[in-house]
Amino acid sequence: MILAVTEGTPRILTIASPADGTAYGHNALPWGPLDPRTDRTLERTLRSWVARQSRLALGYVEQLYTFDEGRAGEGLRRITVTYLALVQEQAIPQAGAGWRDVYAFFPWEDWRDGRPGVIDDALLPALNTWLARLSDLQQAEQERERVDIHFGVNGAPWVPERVLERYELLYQAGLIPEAGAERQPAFGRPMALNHRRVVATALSRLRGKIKYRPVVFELLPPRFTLWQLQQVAEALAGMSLHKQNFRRLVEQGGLVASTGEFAYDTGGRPAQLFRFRRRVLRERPAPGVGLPGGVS
Amino acid sequence: MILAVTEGTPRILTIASPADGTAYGHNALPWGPLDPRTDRTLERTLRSWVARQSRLALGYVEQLYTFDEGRAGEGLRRITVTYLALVQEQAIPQAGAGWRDVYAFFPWEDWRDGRPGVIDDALLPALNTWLARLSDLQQAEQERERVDIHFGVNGAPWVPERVLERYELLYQAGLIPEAGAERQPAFGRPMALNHRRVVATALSRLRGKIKYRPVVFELLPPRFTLWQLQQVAEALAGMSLHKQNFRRLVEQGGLVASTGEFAYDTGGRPAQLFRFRRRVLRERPAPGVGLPGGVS
DNA sequence: ACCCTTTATGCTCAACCCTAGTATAAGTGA
DNA sequence: TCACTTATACTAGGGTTGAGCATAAAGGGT
Repeated sequence: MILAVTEGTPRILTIASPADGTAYGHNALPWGPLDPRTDRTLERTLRSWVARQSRLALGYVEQLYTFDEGRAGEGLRRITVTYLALVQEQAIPQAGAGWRDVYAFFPWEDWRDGRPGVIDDALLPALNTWLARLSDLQQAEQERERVDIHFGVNGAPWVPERVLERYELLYQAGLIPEAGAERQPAFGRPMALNHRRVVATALSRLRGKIKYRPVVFELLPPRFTLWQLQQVAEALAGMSLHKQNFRRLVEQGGLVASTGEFAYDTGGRPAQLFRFRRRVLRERPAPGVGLPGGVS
Repeated sequence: MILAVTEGTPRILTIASPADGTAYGHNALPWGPLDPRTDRTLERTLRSWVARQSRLALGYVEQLYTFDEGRAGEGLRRITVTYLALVQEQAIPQAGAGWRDVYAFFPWEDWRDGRPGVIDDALLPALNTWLARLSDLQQAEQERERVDIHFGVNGAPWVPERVLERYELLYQAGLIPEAGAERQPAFGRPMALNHRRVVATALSRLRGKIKYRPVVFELLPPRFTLWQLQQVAEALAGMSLHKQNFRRLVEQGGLVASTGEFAYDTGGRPAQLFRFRRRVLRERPAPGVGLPGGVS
């Protein structure tokens, strides 16, 4: 999965999916078979494969999860290894390929404008119906607890990084079109195969990682304003942050250094341009951008 | 990799390694080929495989990293998918199998009795020699920075969870017997193939996860004293913690609840027996055991 | 020139949390 | 009984965070 954040919108690179048995026209993540003749490591193979397909040079790359796709002939299995790459958005010449808003696939994950309405209007009612239909009462109680924990019900807080847990819950509840459910906007745009699950995994990882690793900077140009930085952080975290405090955390945390230059196209007072202070890596144990309590 | 913590010692299950081309008699992690006839998911296959081999019923299981082992015939590759499982130690009937102290493989990672001597006596001198021999000066500077950051040199703090980064650095510097280096006690006991790298990956993950997920409890019996809990946390983190503060964090964090029972075999005042408060999962966003600043 | 709007940035106060202790409780064995 | 060990309670001080107020510096309209 290749992710970029442009003007506050997190976008992933998708390709047109061929018929995959379940539906037609779903978005798909770029993928392909491994060519055993190429490089020695999986990651190198990935990089050269992407370079050939899309002319994108991947910077940050991280392995996500490996799936077993089942038997593939005599004593063999087909395995899918998934990766996350962070880039800066860039035109893709390939037909059918394009950048799509991540939150189109997960409408309930974007809390930047407050709690999304779909949660109370569609997801929770549907989950409750599912719970009510479970015949095994003990299992129903366990599943109710999962719903509470992951969807922040009954006093539980909403935890942004539980993206995958929420997706799996919806999947198990039979609410996800990829699992055969009827397609409804509230449950997000479907993707080919298990690709939406891969995106959920990536988002979970990223939301966790952002707090202790300076990954956001991979998504920004070398020089940026603090507001740009904050917008990227907010886009990934899916929540709004207190501007002055964000600034303080990032500046006092030594994550950025001023370049002395200014951006005048802000619409108000010009903003200083900053750069990532690479040295922070050796100064602080877990240099991430703070994600303090959200703000509506 | 199967991990248990017994009386403050973190131990992994190892089996005797057959000749693997590099050496004989190295420890190996339990592993085996996937049988395509078995279960649908990798994790299930893993569980049933372990159950058959060692009669251990795995509780917590987490996928780690997937390695590409290279070509395996016409258009195929051999892939290794690695897992971490947490259990409670238990006798293993199998010949050649046994539990081994993790820190025998990574002597530099155990800071519970203060900074390990091997770091200054052996690792840093060897790393410096390696740096001095690099001909590309710019690369040498970069590598020096990596050493600083990961080994806590020149004002950088020691960050426990960078286990993998440290191992890779030592590996690249040619100091690891698995890479052909001469075997020296300071660089830890070697393992078969790339198994030590797998252990390093697991330890990194675990040290990171312990702070925001209540994974420690998987390694403890249902009832435990706070001191037992602290010892497990210290064993994984590789550092000593302030007893009173640890107690406060864990108790006030709602991670445990008293059972009303006491353990009288402490050697002093009897200790209350606690149990894990599962409900904390829905109360707090990131319920891990706090790892405040270390204590010598 | 002046005012209004917009965004950037500086600063402060109070609540909270963690660190590093001291102090006390309740067992054991000599 | 005392000396010792471990468990547990409590606290003063420093640092961090949350939330908001205040000021700076641009553009546009009059």
